Amino acid sequence: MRSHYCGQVDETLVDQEIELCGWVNRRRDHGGVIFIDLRDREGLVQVVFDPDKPEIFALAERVRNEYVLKVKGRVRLRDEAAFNANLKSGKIELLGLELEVLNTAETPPFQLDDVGVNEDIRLKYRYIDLRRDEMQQRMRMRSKVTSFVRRYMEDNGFWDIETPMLTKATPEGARDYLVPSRTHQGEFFALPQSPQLFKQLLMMSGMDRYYQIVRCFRDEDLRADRQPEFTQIDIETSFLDEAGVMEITENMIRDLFAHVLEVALPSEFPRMTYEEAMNRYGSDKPDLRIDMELVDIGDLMDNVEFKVFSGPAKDPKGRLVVLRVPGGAKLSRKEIDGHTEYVGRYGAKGLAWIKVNDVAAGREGLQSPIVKFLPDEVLDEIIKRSGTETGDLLFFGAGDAKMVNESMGALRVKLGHDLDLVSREWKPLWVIDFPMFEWNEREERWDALHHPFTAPNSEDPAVLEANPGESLSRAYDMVLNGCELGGGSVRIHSVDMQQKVFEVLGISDEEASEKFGFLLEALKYGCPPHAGLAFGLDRMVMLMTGASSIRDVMAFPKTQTAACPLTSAPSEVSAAQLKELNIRIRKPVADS
RNA sequence: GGACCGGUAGUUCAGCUGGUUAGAAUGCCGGCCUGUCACGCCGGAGGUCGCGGGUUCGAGUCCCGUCCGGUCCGCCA
Repeated sequence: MRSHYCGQVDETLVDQEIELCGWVNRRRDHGGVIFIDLRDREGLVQVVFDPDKPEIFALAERVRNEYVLKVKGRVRLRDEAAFNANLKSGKIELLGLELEVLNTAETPPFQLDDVGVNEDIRLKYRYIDLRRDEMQQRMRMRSKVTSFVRRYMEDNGFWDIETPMLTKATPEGARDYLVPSRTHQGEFFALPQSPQLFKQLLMMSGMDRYYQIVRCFRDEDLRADRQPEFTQIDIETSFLDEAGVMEITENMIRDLFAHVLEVALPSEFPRMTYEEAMNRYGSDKPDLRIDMELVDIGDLMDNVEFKVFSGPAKDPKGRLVVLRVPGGAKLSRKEIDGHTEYVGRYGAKGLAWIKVNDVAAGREGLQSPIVKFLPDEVLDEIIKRSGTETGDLLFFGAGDAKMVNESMGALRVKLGHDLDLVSREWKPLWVIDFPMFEWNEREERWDALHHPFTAPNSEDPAVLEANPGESLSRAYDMVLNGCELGGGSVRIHSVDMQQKVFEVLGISDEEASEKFGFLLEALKYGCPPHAGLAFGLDRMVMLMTGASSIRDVMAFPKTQTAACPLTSAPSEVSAAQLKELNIRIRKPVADS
């Protein structure tokens, strides 16, 4: 047991002799004195070596950055006035009496105080990168979060039960990571995309309240907030409905933020339907810190010649919205072009705009390539409806509703950040009343919006079948500052309903029984009504630490091509290993 | 699968319309300095300009390809 951490060295220890272990953060020598800043995960302490002990002094002189030391010394309070007023390493120092070099170190590949180091180098030398105070604090935060969650769950009667990592491939949903089976040649396990079905089975097993902090795997392309393996706080309960699950999990998040961040979240998270979220924010995870909304103006375009607007306005699948940008009239033409290009990524063909230089001057006060197409009364109504003031900029989104929502929703968030219109607060909400299904244009079939085990609003399978597109599900997402913290649902607990959902999704009886037969079977043997939720731990910690990438809250993340520069994984395996699995690697075939 | 940004000393970057010996800061090494903490001062070492090809009298710079890192779209039930 070490006697002290550097960060614990304080005034209560003055005149005592203590022992410290740590890394050399920096060695300085001035005149006849050597100063070594010793660093550990708790903090930093300056150790002073005077020349009156020549052997120790000589040893201290050879010490370099990142050497690992054990130091015995006497704690001293420094006389600030006599030395330097701005003592970065604190008012306490250690007079070094004994010094042992536990290990030497080569010059590190990057300076630990340099914040702008490229990520591939940080990842290759992750063990050094993680020594940086910033990374230590993030890992500390992550540990505090999981520790709090476990305590909360246990206090509320939840049991931590593990589920398999080697499990069955499920072709629906994300691409699976596959693991070949040696004992069943030609067959494969999949790593779980989530423990969804196992936790439902646990409810059928009478485990009632289950939780797990569990790794999940999805072989899809990476993003700043997406890694191929990530961690979920997975929760499932029997006999609770959506209200029950939402209450327990909302309380947990509120307590967590109060406890770990000393942040008071609202006493009740607002609830918003999916439809309202899409209409007002163009997103099912709206960032409520940004005070801008999409305003429908399609109904104003009946007699307008401008086809770009009138077309989508008349199309039942179309949408026409205006987005008011407070103070946006100061944007340059170049900046507007940049935003046009931005919405182009989402399929928008253009981005009409009006600069409002003087709202009282009517048409004369507007600057825009499109006002000539719009009659006075339409312009007036647009300005009135959007609450536009002098100095604002109006952006218009027109076209297919899905595209308008995605592009204008994304533009809203981008403008919020670009123009510093994001308030400094925490804005959680629940999004509810999701559609049960979403039409997949390309494959001409229904997809489950949440997952195929989510219960629909109606208890009657016939209602679901009659109108899949109108059916709502009993799913709920918790959203914080535009980030989906977690999502869940009441699950289907009737065989008939589960079979009907598979049917709507175009999964044949044969296929359903092959893939999910064990679930359908289990539903027959006394399945309680159950519901649950899963939080994305990494994203949660990312929000709580203010990190800009999920990688910064994981100790050993992957790069964007899903590789690990530290271990060089993935890598080829030996012929013997392949032979044992009866797997042969085909030579890559050139694309024709 | 696609769009965009980047790759130049250990690190972070500069390097203009192509033109002598590719620079700075920091780190590293050596010396000096009696209390420093981004210490200071003096000196030194350190570069296949990601890789391959092309254009050119001449390429870090232009063109093509490729690899790597990143952001995003598609994808992520």
